[in-house]
Amino acid sequence: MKKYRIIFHIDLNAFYASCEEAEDPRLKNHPIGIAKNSDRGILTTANYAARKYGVTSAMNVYEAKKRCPNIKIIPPNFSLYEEKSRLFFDYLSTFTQKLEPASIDEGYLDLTDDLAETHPLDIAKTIQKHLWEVYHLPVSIGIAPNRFLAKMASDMKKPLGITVLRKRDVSEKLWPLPIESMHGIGKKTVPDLKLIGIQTIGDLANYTELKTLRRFLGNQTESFVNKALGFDETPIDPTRRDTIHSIGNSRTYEGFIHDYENAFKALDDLTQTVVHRLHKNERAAKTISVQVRFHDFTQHSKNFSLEYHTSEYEIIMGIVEDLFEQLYETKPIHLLGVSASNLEREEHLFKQLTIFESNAPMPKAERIDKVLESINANYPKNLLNKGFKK
DNA sequence: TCTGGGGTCCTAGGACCC
DNA sequence: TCTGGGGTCCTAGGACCC
Repeated sequence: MKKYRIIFHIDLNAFYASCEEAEDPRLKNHPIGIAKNSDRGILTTANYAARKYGVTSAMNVYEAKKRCPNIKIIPPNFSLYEEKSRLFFDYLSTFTQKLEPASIDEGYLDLTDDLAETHPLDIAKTIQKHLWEVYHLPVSIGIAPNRFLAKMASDMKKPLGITVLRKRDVSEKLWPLPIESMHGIGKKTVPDLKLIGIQTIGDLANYTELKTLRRFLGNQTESFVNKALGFDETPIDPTRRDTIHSIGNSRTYEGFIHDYENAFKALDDLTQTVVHRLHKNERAAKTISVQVRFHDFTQHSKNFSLEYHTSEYEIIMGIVEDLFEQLYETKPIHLLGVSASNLEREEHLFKQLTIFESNAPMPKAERIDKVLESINANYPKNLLNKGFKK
């Protein structure tokens, strides 16, 4: 007989707002929203006192204030949230090593081999009680035989809910849910699915025209249908989030940027932040990309891959400037972004660059020369044949 | 409701190599 | 002379999540 896995999905409710409440309990009964700017932009989170008024996360501040005039807007305190998040995961790791952080405020646990004689529901109660009493953090917990069902289950009762979703509950508890509540189906795909008569997760599970579905869901069609049917074999992988794939920095400019010079200054700021964070994470990048959004919301990006990994500001800024020149149009700019990807640990970088001559690290100036040389060697090759001129 | 900023993953075409 | 098929990397864009 096949043994069912026991997967928990644990979600910190209204996390940023809950952190603020934990620090200052007086906030608990007062509606609060977390937003960088107190009169524009969007809320990253609202506490439950604010949600009573119809305020939600991702709502813009103006609308939130309209619905809830006495809402208090608090600027985010990321180091506080990171600290609380660390406590959360440290505590969870005392139950199993099969713990996969999914983001700053949620994680999956595979407790199949760690339960002994204890009932899963009792473990969930213990976890929820401890996090609430010791750290003042409310969590919702989903318990299921796989990660998709656990994720959907933790969403069913908030805040401070515990929901068990077994295979045999799927048709009754999962299938009636609207298709937009399915994890992985977003607002672009929903209209497509509704067009072919799929309104609920059950409709997707029982849809037989896989060819039609493939037009909208591509290679992920089978995976989505299986999930809707309640099947998901994806393992809980503690190392999934260990490797960083990209480090970026972007900003929207409320008053818009109107000329090249100011855009250049802004890009320089963004690039310095990216370089700083590359250094902090001891990473070097091979690919640099620049993203521009104009006032009409048209958006373009360009990227360039080096022959060697680098984290040198001079090189990265040089590439950023080249890429931006190709993207620049005489239209007001609403957003600029710089991102570094194709990352490698810095220690590997030294190995690569010193492999030719000696084991001693190459002096900085020489390293820069080396990489610039490689740009000159492959810049025209990649870009000239697309009609670009350096 | 006119829309942050951090990311991940996917797709599709093209270059290039074997 | 014309032409297969697989694999990998690069590039631009897009969908989605928190």
